[in-house]
Amino acid sequence: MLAKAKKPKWERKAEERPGALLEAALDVFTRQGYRAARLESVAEAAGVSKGTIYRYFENKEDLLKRALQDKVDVKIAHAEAALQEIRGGADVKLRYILDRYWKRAMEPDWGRFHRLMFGEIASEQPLLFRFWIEKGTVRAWKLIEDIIRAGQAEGAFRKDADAQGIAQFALSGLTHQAYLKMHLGQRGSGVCPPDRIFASSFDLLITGLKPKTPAGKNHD
Amino acid sequence: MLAKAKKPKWERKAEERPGALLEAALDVFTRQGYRAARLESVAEAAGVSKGTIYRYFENKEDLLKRALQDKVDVKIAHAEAALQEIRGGADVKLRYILDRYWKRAMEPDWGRFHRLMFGEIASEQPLLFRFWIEKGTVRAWKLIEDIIRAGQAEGAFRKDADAQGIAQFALSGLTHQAYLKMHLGQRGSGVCPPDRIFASSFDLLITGLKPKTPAGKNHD
Amino acid sequence: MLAKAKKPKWERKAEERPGALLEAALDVFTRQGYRAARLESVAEAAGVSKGTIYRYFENKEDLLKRALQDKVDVKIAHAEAALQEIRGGADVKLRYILDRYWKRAMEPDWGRFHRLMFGEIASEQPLLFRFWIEKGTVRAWKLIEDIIRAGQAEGAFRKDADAQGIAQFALSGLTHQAYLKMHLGQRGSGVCPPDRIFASSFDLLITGLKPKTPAGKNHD
Amino acid sequence: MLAKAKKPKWERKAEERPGALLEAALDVFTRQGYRAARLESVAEAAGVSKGTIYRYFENKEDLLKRALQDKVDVKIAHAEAALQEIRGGADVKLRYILDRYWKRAMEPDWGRFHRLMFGEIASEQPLLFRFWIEKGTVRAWKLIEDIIRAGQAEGAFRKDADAQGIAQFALSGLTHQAYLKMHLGQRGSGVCPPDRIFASSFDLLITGLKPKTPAGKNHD
DNA sequence: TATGAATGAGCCTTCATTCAT
DNA sequence: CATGAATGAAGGCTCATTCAT
Repeated sequence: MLAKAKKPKWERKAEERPGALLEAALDVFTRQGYRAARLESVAEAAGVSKGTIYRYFENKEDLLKRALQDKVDVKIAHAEAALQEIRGGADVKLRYILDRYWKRAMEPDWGRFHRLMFGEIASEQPLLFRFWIEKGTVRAWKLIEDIIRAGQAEGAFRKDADAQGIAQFALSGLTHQAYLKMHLGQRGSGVCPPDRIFASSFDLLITGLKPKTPAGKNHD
Repeated sequence: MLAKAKKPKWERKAEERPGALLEAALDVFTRQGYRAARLESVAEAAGVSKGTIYRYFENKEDLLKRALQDKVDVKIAHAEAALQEIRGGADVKLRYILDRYWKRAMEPDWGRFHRLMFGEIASEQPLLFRFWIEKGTVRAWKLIEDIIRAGQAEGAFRKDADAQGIAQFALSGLTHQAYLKMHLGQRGSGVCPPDRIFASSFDLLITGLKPKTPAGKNHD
Repeated sequence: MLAKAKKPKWERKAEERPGALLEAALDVFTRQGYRAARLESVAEAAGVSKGTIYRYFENKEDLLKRALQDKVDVKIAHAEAALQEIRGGADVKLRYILDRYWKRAMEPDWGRFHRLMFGEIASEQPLLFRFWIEKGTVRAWKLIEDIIRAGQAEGAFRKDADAQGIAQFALSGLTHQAYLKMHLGQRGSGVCPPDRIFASSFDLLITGLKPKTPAGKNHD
Repeated sequence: MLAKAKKPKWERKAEERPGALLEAALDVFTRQGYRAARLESVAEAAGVSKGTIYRYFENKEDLLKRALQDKVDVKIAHAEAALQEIRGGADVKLRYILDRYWKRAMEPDWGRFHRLMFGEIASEQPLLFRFWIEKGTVRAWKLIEDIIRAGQAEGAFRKDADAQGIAQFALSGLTHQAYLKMHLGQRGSGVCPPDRIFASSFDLLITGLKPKTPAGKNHD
């Protein structure tokens, strides 16, 4: 008990260093691309020297994997945490969760991360890519799907809608739009501003999910 | 007769070389990524030696640019050609065009091409990327948008829908789903099969666009 | 006799081609340097294609050798021809021949030729270089030396002067000065203009060669 | 004790590397020519591997420039240092300084250095070449010129001699002769041995500079 | 343990040379 | 015989990785 508290400085350091490296690596890789990025840039960004990387990671690929793993874990944890807090009807929940996603997707680092994942990791680290999709994306789909299902159960949404397909389609629509925004900026001719994209997407979704003839209300 | 069958060390095919190289380059670049691809692989794929590339292209970057340009031109030409042939109401047109897009997007080379574009070209050749988006993607959006507008004019679609926003959202939804399919395959747990994705996406779109109280039917 | 006159065109061409190539090669090599020059440049300058060079020359080195050999032969022939035409005393002859040399050395192609010889040929083709020196330079020295000796015999130059050493030194002085002029131009600060260099060089030479106590004048 | 004598794969000599590389580069470049020299040869000569060069120099050209700059600086510094130590009349000074120059010029590395400068640098690095000429050659000319002028002021040399022109001519004569010696060796037929060249050159110079009628002595 | 000098495999590019046409 | 497309060895440069300090 006593001995445990007496952690030498360098040991703590050794624990912390990988964190800084992981962060730096992710930042550099997402900005410059995995292959294009030099390990020296990562070291510099982390404030350590090139050689130090090899104390904590086997090689460049290992650094990539661990950095992504780390990020994926964090992202998923965050998402999970924020999930069940919402109260309200299915449409309220849906708006809340999609709005949240859209806002996050508008941040620059989100776009860079996705570019890395879809561009290089998808082909060079397929297992990792799939892991990320399954732990992150698929889970998000599921979430939306569940909300839709709940809505159907409530009678707020029409029962013949394919909850799963629609959830996936809708989230993909937002994801890809966000992705394009990063590369094109707002100005591109013929490109909707973010707010309108979200508004019309959500409008389509809600309208498309509404019961055709709102049973109860029709009679009254 | 027997002796005549001598095999030349190489053949003189100045006319076909550039095209073959362009094709080989695109194939190799989309499969391996631009940076990761060695020029020697391209040469090999085209059945020539490394040096030959430099007779027709200035350098690796030039080869990339021209290969993409070429592809983009071809794609756009194809799309343009097939556009106006469709007859029928807005909903028929919409189904036809989206179905076409979806089928194309299910082909493996489409996915690889997109991965290259969104992964490396977007960051390393931004001008080329934007050109592609503007000539290809934005034009496709426009097409969908116009069909929706026509449907609104006909009374087939509700007038308060944001044609532009919905068009972009919908096409992005399909694009991104197709993209994921390439990497995940059909089997992934929790992943809808292609047909269902398309069906439910189209269903959402049509349902979401329908007039709230279909004028004629209301009276009956 | 009849048959000989009927020389087909291509046969004449074949004879002429090497001449044009030789000239082009020398021009290109002297301008760009032997190693830096591409054979394609030579071909282009000669108005033929790359492959044609190999019909007449074994390889790049052979082309260089033959082009130089050719040039050396021509230069020497020219020099020899113009040598014995001069009449007059030793000092007149000396002025004539050095003036001639200086004027030639001021022409740009002379400088380029020397740069090639002293820069690359001297180390890469030592035998050829030596041949050139012996056939050209040494012969020129000899010529000056002989004129000085003649002057000594006439009593115009002092007898204790080392005719050979002085001849070589003097010609080298002019050669090197000409060489520098090519690279520095006239403007360089602290650099004498060509005319003054020649005038003062010749002045030094003549003055330095004059008998210490000019016989006739001694008596006065 | 025995086990300790382990030979490391390489040694860490950050301080000495640049200097050693500079030296090796100059040696290799002057021997093989700049373009002909492979960077690997330079590395080998310096006892390091190819890649190490790039830690200290940007590229081949940078290495060349810095090696030359370095050499020029050293040469000029040496020359400057040894200048003003000489005492005596103008003729003594002149002999001293020319003798010194001649001896230096007889050393093999001097010749190789000049071949590089005049052969390749003059055309490929004109600015550097001009810098060298101005800092080195022109300054040396000036020195000789000043000595001649001093001699003229003292009455040791005739006043109507063109000090500048003669200084340049004389130094060029020695320079070029030294240059030829390197390539021809002593043996060449019709080529004066070094000592005689210097002796006769100096003799011509002194004799050519002496006052025509040594004023004082004439009257007595 | 951290550093960064040193290594060397790898890849783009050039160009002398060959050879199908 | 002339052409110029094709070859492939060579060399400059980069950077992941190793290792002396």
